[in-house]
Amino acid sequence: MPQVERIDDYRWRIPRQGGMRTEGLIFADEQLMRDLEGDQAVQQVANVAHLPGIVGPAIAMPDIHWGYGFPIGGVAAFDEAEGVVSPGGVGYDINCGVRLLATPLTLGEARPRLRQLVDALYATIPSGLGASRSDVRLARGDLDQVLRLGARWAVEQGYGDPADLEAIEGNGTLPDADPDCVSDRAKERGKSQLGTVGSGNHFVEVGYVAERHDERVADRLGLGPATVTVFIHSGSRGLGYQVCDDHLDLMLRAAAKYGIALPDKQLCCAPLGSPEGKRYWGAMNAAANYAFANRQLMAHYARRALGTVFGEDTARRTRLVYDVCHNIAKHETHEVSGARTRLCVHRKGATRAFPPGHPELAPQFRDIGQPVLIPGDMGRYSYVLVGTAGAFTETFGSSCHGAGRRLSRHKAKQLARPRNIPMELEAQGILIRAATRATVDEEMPEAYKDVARVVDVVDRAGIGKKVAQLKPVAVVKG
DNA sequence: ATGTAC
Repeated sequence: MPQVERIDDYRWRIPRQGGMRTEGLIFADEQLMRDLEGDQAVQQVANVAHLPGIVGPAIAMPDIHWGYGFPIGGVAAFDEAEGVVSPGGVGYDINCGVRLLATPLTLGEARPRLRQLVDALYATIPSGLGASRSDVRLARGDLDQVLRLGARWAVEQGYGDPADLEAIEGNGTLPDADPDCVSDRAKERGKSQLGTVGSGNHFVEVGYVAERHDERVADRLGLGPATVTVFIHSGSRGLGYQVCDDHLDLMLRAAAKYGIALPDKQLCCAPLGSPEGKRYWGAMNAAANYAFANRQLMAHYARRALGTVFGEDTARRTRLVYDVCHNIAKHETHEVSGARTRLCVHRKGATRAFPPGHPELAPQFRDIGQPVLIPGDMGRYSYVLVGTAGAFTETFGSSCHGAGRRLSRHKAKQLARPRNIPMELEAQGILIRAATRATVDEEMPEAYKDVARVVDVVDRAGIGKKVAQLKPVAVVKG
């Protein structure tokens, strides 16, 4: 366990020690930090600081927890000439992310038909592990187009509104995608899973605006008082998993080949300019586009379900608020020691949080900043924030991504076994539909930290600004 | 997260 020093109420430093090339910076309040004592995740932050070409500190958000190599809730930026790209710094679920829809309904209007809505969502959107096949039949060559075009492919096929694209990080298409870098096996796994939720912490959730912290920005985002929302959390499914797995071995060999010392083999990586690094880059972006298309299809299905229950007008007036990646690496321009510098920013369990005025934001977000979507657990609440200048200067334009686990899946299942979690949720006014009991038990609200505390750290440290709190009323889990 | 090991 490395040494940790308190900087202020919300910041902690891991000073350079051993082979660290830079220091670590953890955002947390005293209680969150206490919970981290003895946690492997703190060591993982220090490990990331060993990698060549790292610029600024190895950063951890208040929802940090143990992950493959890099911690989940981590941000690491690398110099384009000297730095590396690492699959462990992106995560197995490439472009895991969330998207939020705002319906024209208020909770009062939706309440009488919520049971119908959750049943319609469960019937319309395939969920669960493996066999969850979608009804999208990809013709020969279509998958490559999905990998190249992402959400734009889906919109061109009639899934959703062209206006949706402006409300997606990077407009839903990452340009460096190269389908030729994606293995046949990954493509095979991806063919039948487009438009499916998946399992674990992935979900489709109906909620409502319970609190508005910034009314002006909430209004601009279509989040009026009691507005009913649909929150979608999913990623690149088996395809992204396979892309990550395919490259771990290659990266381990590349690290040896280029003389990169690894404090942990799971940090395996390759120089950004190397053939190995470029190959992963093309594949990672392709998988990210698959995830964008996946969420675009699910949003289409969610609108279809809303249409079935509340009428076509409701479906048509349901707008995409925003869609963010929280497992991705990107080339971005940041200011380093007063100079504009191109960096490769890895965000693993961290959300981009660009400030007002950033040129990459679509016009409708220029003056308010980028929406930052933070799901909590299925029993309490989630948050919408916007990016800030503070995030841009201090965390390479990044914020947290969720509540963060406090119980292992195994521990949560043990705790849930004698109880009936769906019934407990229903008693709180939250309907749940899930493929298996195991998933619900693992995902019980107590398995997560209080996301309000996580978001408060982000807000008070100035690396994000609270806009609205959403409370769940119906959840579909895998 | 993940056809929880080809």
